[in-house]
Amino acid sequence: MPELPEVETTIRGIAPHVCGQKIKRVIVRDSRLRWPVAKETIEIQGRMIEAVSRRGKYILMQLDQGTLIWHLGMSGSMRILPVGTPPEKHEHIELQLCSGLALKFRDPRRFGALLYTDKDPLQHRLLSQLGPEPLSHDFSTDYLYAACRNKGAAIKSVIMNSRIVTGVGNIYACEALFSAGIDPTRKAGGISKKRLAILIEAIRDTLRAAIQRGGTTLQNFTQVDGKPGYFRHSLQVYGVKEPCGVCGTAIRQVVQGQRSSYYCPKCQT
DNA sequence: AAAACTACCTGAGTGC
DNA sequence: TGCACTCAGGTAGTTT
Repeated sequence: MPELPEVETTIRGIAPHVCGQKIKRVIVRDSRLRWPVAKETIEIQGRMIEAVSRRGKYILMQLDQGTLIWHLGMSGSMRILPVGTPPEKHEHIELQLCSGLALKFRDPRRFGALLYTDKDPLQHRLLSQLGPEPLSHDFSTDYLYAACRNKGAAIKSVIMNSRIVTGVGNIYACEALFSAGIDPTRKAGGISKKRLAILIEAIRDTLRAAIQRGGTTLQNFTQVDGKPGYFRHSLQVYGVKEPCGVCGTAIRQVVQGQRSSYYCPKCQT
């Protein structure tokens, strides 16, 4: 589920409730996430949550001492509910705050993660290799053009490569390539600088629009208040069974790198 | 070095 | 109803 817009939606939702709050109690109902939740990770009772931010798809929760690093994996979501609200199925972690509210982490597939570091979280080995943020100026035409040079890989796998640009997952890669009119299977190395500039703007526009609508809910994702993300209704190719809304050609589904790509064979070349 | 593939999980949906 | 099967938003780690 969660790509950059869903993670951004999540941090915007939790930040007002957790920033400035002291952690009263930590409950780990199931520590078997992508990596086992370490004991030191949950020994944070009494600490203050000072800030919540995002790097790629990682959520950084800065404490008065140390940082929690969360990842939502494929099926993770967070909610804010009163302490005492009965846990839902797959609700593995709960941070009870002094305000009487609790941050609840639910993740049916358990591909998510919760880590702790007392060093600079951006230097953590999981984050240090990440490419630029797609909404930042560092993700420029010159940068992407250089990254694509001499690459035989398909453009879709390039923009989904977190070392090249972080936060773009399967849905938004498909959607941005549709908006840019680029065939997802096209070799990255052969695409002109001009078209890459269009692709960068398409990625930014797609991500911004999705953030505005609270992300995309296919199955599990919810905003912090429990509502789904509404960008699903704006999807133009991902999972779309109907003909292309622009030209009427049937949307094609192909498998690239074990992932489904959806595209319009007429609009995308 | 880069590309291809595996593994980690649960649940929804499909076809018989 | 139920069983067997496929597929799903991510990504680290291994193999080719």
